[in-house]
Amino acid sequence: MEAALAKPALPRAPSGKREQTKLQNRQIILDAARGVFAELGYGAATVRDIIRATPLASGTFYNYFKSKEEIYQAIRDEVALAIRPRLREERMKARTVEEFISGTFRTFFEFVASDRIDFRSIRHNADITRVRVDTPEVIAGFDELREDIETAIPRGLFPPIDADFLMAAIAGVAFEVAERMMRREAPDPAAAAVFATALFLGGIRALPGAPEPSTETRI
Amino acid sequence: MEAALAKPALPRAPSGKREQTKLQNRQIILDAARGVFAELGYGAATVRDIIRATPLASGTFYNYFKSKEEIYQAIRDEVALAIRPRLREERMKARTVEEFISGTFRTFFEFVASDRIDFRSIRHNADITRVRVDTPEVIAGFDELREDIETAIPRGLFPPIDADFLMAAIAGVAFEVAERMMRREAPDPAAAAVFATALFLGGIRALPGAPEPSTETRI
DNA sequence: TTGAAAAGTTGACGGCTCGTCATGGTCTTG
DNA sequence: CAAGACCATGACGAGCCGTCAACTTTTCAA
Repeated sequence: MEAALAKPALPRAPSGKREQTKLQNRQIILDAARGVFAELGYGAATVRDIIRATPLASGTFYNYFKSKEEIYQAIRDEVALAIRPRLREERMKARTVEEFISGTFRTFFEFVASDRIDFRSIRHNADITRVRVDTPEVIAGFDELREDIETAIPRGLFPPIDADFLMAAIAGVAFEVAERMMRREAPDPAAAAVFATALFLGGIRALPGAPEPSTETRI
Repeated sequence: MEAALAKPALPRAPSGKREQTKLQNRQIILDAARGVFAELGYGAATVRDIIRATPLASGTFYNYFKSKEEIYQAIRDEVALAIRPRLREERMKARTVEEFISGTFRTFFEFVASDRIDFRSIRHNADITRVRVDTPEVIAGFDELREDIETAIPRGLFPPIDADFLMAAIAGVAFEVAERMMRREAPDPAAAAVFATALFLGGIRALPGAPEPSTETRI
């Protein structure tokens, strides 16, 4: 056993010309797809558009991805995989409801704000209609959130509530408020997080007042 | 002038063979489209699928709708137009935050539950990914909600909060919780409304306990 | 009643996308 | 160095898209 480990261990060669090109092609296609989705929106984009944004032949595309859906999922999944561990960690170390909730929202909104290009390419659409696609990886993120809530109940963080509904409520607020936040001139993740956290901790009555005191101008 | 009004008033004939067929064809196409979207999901459906589910020729379809998007919007808009007045009325007559919030959620969840076929055809999708499309009519519903919140602030129902974010939060919770509700064996709109209302009125701590009191077993 | 114009339907058509696959070039391995 | 594994290529048949000239039905004025 020792010898096998010490020696070159032939089957696991990380480089090799062939292997390199493959990685490279995959990356070329992914980058092209990101650009096309950002420009045309998911609905209007075609596989051909992506191929055209690439020096490769059409058949090559299908060696890497089965369809437009699949490459789109790959892109979304990169995002989901990047943020899920952060969210999870934030929730694990929470000692109070406050920490659980505010940690989740702060992390999420900050991520979205720092990642606006991907977010736009995911939400943007050519015409007026808005399309939202939840890939399996995103849905897995939802499941993690529900699990974390369920785990937190015996820890005394939450009352024994309907974890499924609470998960849905948190996700709904996170996505929808993020959307509004990103439409503003200067997206402010901290403010969004404060808003969402206050809502979940104390309801509407606990929400902070609006920025502009509109009473001033109309004496 | 009097004569013109008393006599048949030729230009406004509500029936007329031509007019009738037009209405009828439109309805045939809309019904076919509903069926196709329900069966294949929005993404997989093609205009040709809809035409095939119809006794009409392909060119005729385009006399009524420009594209798949447009006919889909027409279907969604029927739904949005049906529920929006009810929601608005519910909010107008609200005298307290409680009434504003619970009226909104109750009406929405009851509508969704009573309308499950349309809801499924709108949310359903062939593969694992979920697609949500908000047509202009739906977005107009969001705007109405925000307006109603803004109007309610001077009435003293709400503190002077960020109406845009609150609108987003309510919409997010409504859609996401409705989705979870409809996945259960016996969708219970009243329970969903109680949950959402309590959340917005008092935050997580105000939420009602889960069905099974898990505290009992662990004294 | 009649006939001409308006309105609407039809289905074939050119242009495009789709996913496949036989061909051929390049890397790897013994 | 040779044989084979691996994969890029691009042409291809199938099918979808939206259009439009030709045709049919309805309307309406004389």
